[in-house]
Amino acid sequence: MRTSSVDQIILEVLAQEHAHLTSLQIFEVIRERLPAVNQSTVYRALERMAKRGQVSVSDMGTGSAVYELVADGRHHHLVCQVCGCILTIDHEEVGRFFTEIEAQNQFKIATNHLILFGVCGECGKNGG
Amino acid sequence: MRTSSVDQIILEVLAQEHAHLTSLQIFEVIRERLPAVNQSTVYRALERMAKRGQVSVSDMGTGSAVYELVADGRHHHLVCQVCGCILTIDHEEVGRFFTEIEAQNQFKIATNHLILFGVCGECGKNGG
DNA sequence: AATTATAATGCATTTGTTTGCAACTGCAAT
DNA sequence: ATTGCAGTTGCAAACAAATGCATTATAATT
Ligand SMILES: [Zn+2]
Ligand SMILES: [Zn+2]
Ligand SMILES: [Zn+2]
Ligand SMILES: [Zn+2]
Repeated sequence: MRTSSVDQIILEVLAQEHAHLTSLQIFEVIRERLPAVNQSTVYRALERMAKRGQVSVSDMGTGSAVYELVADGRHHHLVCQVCGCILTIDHEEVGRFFTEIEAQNQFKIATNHLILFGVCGECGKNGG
Repeated sequence: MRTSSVDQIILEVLAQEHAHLTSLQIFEVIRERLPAVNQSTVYRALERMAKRGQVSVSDMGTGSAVYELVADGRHHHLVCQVCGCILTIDHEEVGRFFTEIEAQNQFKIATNHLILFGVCGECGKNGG
């Protein structure tokens, strides 16, 4: 497999930042090392890496997709549509559900960073 | 609550077509009855209706979001990233998982049309 | 080393979606 | 009827993301 310098830098950035980063945020960091790099190159690199399962791509309701390294440990999130807070749930219970669905449908799930929207406990108390 | 003519037509269209429709497809149908309607009006109407829980909005990997009436019965999908086929799973088993997650996290899930990506049985056999 | 094949990139363009703002509409209180 | 208010709309512009095409870089083959 051919190694792209952009891919390599993205992996380093994501490994270092350890957060949900937008394509633009990643682009800005890469530019420091490769000033001539184009934004669509970053989009395409991220797309490649998502297809390989190296990074997750998710819409967390912020207007632009966020990317995160998968290697560190599979996890998922609950996003409150009222206050925007983000709860993290580990893969264990989700994995049981996925396995059940996979068995019942002869289907191998690739989704590696599930986002469920709703209302958190705090907001549920206040807003009814 | 104030009634918008566009909202009403969208409900009728979705109830009749009974499918995953893009904003553009909905727009084209509405134009037959309201020729001067603007596309952003349709986007805003769909956004309103999604917030009310009347319709679901989902990225099914086709390049544009698809909308569907929720009223008819809550369901979810598995989308094959190889052949594009769509399996439907009813809410029962998903609901059990949601309830578990809700209890463990004091969180009320609003997601009403879950999309899980992966590889279907047929493609799994062929492509390894 | 030279050749070929394949994958990655830059640039410009296009597509899909959201937003700011001013104008308009429907409803309720006066 | 008049006024006031909140929700809705059109329009243009901003924004996020994807794509077509020509060029360049890399790896494999000769
Ligand atoms: Zn995460
Ligand atoms: Zn909240
Ligand atoms: Zn559906
Ligand atoms: Zn398939």
